[in-house]
Amino acid sequence: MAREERPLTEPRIAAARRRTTVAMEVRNHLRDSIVAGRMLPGHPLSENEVAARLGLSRTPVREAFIKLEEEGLIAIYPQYGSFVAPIRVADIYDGQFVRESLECAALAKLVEILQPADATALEAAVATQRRHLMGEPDPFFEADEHFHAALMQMAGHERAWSVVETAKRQHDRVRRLTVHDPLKRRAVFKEHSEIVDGILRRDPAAALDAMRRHLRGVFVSVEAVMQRHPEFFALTAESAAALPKRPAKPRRAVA
Amino acid sequence: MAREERPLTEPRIAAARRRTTVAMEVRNHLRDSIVAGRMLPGHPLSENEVAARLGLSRTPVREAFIKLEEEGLIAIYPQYGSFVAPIRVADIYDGQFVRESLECAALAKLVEILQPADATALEAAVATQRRHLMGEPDPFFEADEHFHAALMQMAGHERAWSVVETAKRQHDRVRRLTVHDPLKRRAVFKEHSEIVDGILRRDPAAALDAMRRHLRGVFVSVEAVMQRHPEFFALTAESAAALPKRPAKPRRAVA
DNA sequence: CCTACAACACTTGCATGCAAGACAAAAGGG
DNA sequence: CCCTTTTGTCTTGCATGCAAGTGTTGTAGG
Repeated sequence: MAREERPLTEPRIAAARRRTTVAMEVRNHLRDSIVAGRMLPGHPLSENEVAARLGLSRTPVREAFIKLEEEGLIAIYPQYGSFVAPIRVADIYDGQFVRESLECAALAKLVEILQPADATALEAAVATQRRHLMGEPDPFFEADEHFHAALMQMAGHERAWSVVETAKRQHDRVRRLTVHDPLKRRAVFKEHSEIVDGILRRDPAAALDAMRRHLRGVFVSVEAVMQRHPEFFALTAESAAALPKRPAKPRRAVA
Repeated sequence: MAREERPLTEPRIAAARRRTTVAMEVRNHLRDSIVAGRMLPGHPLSENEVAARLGLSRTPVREAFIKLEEEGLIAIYPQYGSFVAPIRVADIYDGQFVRESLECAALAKLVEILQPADATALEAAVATQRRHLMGEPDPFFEADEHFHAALMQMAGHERAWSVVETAKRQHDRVRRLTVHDPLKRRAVFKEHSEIVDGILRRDPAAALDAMRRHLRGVFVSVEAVMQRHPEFFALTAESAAALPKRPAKPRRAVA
């Protein structure tokens, strides 16, 4: 009887856990290539070509394209072609607005509800970053990312981090267009320290000020790149930028 | 010479304008059905079934499913089935956080940069809502939506509205699960009026206070529904909710 | 009666094929 | 020499078929 009511309490979901699908791998691979700057804005992409290169069918590649288009990383023109999306200036500015609004709001909340365990975790995070001030830059920026995500999670809005992630994605693209300045790390680290200081001292004004300076500091370097490489950016919505592909192999001989 | 530099100033994009694709239509159709509450959380969905019902192939339906999964409206379990997604409590709370943070930040900015033309537009928007206090509810809520979007646009962050849209989507689902209370419209209208009042008087504190009360007012009705219909909600991340489909037609005869 | 095992009917993931559309290049007319 | 027309090749959108995997059902065994 009770058996009939709940034949399997929860095991029915047993193997329903989402295993990593090929389309998802392609998506992550392409996203990494685009955000890391290995494929520049305007670069032509073809479902056929990518599928052939990866030894796959068009289907999973196509699904990855569709998802990446929603992320604003690829532009698909129906019967013409797909291209690495240009970076829209409006996305940069609005992304900054979203990020600053959310991270500052979370920070203000965190100062009020901070738990002792989280306090020690924050200090540990700062220590980790200090260890990576020298050496390879990637581990430091990974810790940077993790630090901001942790702040959001400690504020009790873990799922809001994905919103910040998409908002800052175009910023990341811009950042990767520049060469890495070793001094940058020290500046970022100093600002992070000040944020944590403000939190631990329960001083919301100081923490918020530090956070705002931090985020805007990141933003000015973005603006610098925009001036140096205007070719990668689009001002209007449906960009007028770059789809000059199709060299189109000559039909006969050029002769 | 100048011709060679820009062979076709922009016309190359001529017909590349995205025409509405079938997959997109399916997506909008299904999203409307889910958000409007015509398909309740846990309802089983099958690519085959939907495709057959709409007289289409599986491909466009599948693409719509994938997009809707990203929106958090559908849950896909790889070799088992797809279902209308349960409403995650965390999404409700975090969505509220995102919405309140962004709309309040935009409002604060708008008070400072308000243009005369926008001021008259805001008054017109309020007047429109007043006209729809009676009669069908849909036109009013459409004006409601448009009002909030206009605030974001006037603040100079038009593209940030889409972020709010996704954040509030789960709220909309919950709202549609309730019967419409005629008094609700008057309360919403009053709060909108107070927001506009605060803006026009250049009183950020008053405007922000009204906005916060407004958004939280929407939120309490959400919490009421959660208590009345707990079966549609999921507390944990990878829900334990409802995938008991598969009556599975008996192999022979039941005899 | 309860439990363990095997077949089944269904699902989604991926591969493949065809058709409509769009631009680029070459050919034809002024 | 410049402009219009035709041809060609590529693209994405959609249809279809096969394979792998899952929970359920029915049956056999204790």
